[in-house]
Amino acid sequence: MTSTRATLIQVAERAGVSLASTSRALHGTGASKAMVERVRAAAAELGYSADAIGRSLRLKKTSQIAFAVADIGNPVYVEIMRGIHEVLAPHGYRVVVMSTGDTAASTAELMRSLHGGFVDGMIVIPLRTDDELIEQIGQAPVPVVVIGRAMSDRGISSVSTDSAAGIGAAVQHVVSLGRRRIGFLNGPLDTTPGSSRQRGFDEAVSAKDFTAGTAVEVAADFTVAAGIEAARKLLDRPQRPDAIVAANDLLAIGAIRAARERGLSVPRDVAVTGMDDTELGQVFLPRLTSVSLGSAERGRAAARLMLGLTEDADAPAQQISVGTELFVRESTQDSAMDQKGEDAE
Amino acid sequence: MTSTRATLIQVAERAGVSLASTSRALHGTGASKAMVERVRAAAAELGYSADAIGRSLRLKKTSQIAFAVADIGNPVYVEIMRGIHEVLAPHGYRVVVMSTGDTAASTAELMRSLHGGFVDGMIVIPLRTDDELIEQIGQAPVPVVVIGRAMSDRGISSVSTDSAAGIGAAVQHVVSLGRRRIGFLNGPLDTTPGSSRQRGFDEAVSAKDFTAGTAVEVAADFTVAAGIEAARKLLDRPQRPDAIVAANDLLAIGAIRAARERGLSVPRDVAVTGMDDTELGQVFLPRLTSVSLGSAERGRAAARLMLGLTEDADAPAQQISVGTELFVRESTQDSAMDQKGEDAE
DNA sequence: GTGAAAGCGCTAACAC
DNA sequence: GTGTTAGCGCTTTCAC
Repeated sequence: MTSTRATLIQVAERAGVSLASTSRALHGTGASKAMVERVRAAAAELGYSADAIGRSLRLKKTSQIAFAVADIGNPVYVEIMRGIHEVLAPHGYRVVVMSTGDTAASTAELMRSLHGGFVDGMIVIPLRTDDELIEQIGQAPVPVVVIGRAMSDRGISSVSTDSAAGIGAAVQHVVSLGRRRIGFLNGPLDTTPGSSRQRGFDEAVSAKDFTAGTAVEVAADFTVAAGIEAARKLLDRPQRPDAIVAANDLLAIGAIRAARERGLSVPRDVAVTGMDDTELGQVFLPRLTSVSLGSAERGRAAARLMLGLTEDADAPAQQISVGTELFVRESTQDSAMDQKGEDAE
Repeated sequence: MTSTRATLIQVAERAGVSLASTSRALHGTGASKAMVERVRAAAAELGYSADAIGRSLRLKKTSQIAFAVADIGNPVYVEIMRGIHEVLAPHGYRVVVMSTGDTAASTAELMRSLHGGFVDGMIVIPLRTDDELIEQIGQAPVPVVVIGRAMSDRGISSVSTDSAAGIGAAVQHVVSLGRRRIGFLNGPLDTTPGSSRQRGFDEAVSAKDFTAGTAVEVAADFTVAAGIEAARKLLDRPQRPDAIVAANDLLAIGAIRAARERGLSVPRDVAVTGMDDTELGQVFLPRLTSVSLGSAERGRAAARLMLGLTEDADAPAQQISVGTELFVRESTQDSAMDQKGEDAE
């Protein structure tokens, strides 16, 4: 297993030229054709491959970008990572996966670890945020792009999406179907997604022309299990909702399960909408009506921002907003073929 | 954003001691108590954090392990990565995510990139394997652990699972339920999982006491979409299967969808089993009967093997086999909560 | 117990 | 166009 790797010096000796010429011939510029030939041959014979560490030390560039989330198992994060990878890999960047933990404090701790200099930048999705974390991000020794909340006013580049408007679109959709008692199934309010989605619901139902009844239930977590539990409470209310707008697809699936437990048909008795438009929701039975927040696109956008920052770390903070889109499927509309709603942005 | 990071030399100057003492005081051994105090104080004042690259160059150790799969979006791979992360992170290792691509050649190409020396080892799940790839793995400049096929006979440490036996268990299960026409819905036969699962099916149905009818259909891919398509063919045969054993959960879900299209009830008309026991299957409606291949555990096992190899790269190749387990759920066995033609379609 | 100095592998001035 | 050399930040002999 252990074949010792050849070094540039060895290639130089083999080719019978200087170290500098060897380096130039392989990576740099300004070497003669003959020189390049000669060095390439020697390198090939030795199976030479440039040492990434030596290179990094010299160039002060690791060619690595960290991607940090609370839980890499979450399908939305995986989708975002795919987008990031897609953009970064062709530019020669490797992606290092890290965990923020659940809290703002543990995320701040992770930011501090950036001082180790093992990556050229970090794309982070903080589940919870506080002032200390924002400060920490602002002082980070490498460029940081935040996915989630708009932060350019704090001098931090960010990719956001209008999930509040997305919830609004979902509410409007079920109302347009004639539903009169709208239940909102949210996740923890002290999280970034939880708070903005709550705001979206509150705004939607306080619109002048909104006349339906409402009910709100907050799940302990953005998971199916927590969704089932909270949805039960929602469905057991005296005024049973005839539509449930869930804050993400997992909660929505929990709601569908809870409805089934009670012998309710989805969508006939209860229409259910999700958010994130995960593959899970797309293949679910019934197919889930869901508000896409452009997960992969958010990842790509964050990666592009990062590429810009690696070239000029002191460029002004930018902010990209990715549009939302409602996909109407079977969970709200009987025998719905996939059909697009209007863009929420 | 750009606060220049302090270097060890600066800490040394600040503390008024030598570079060597500073290094020893912070990481090494053999420094006096007073020295440690003094250096720590200086380091704290400067907000010093050791540079990972400089350290790596000197120690010839990156503290990084690569995890390479064909498609990071696959839920099984995500689950495995979770297991890997869980074991490696506490040991100070970072996980670098890489893509093998679909073919043996592209995977071999990735193995070659290890000569760059940016990781201390690689855990890889090759979708397809050939001799050149195995050779390449054997000659890798860093320890490699393969998840998928047993390879210790080739001198390569590996984590495997008996998916063939798992398919056998699934077949036996549906037969024990009284099913008489067993359809096998497999993925591409030239892949590692495809071939071993096929073998499992062939063995199961050639047992002496196996008397049911069989049918086999191979999907273009291990995805829901491909599963739907192949399952349609299976269900449209003159002798329609009353049970479908699928090679993974995604294919199984495709089979359930195809059954619904035809107005068939699952499990009444067709029982369906999956493999991998993904969360997707667990929350599906109906909940999916599935053979667990211990995804997270395979990840953990691979990570533990890797930890051993980083300590002694020339240790003999080991092989760990992770057990399979059949979880019986609604897709094969009617339960309190089943469908009475009350689904959204 | 502490300091001086070498060197991990590489690139980029700088001289010729 | 090519060679010589310094040095990125760190650890670790080796003297004292």
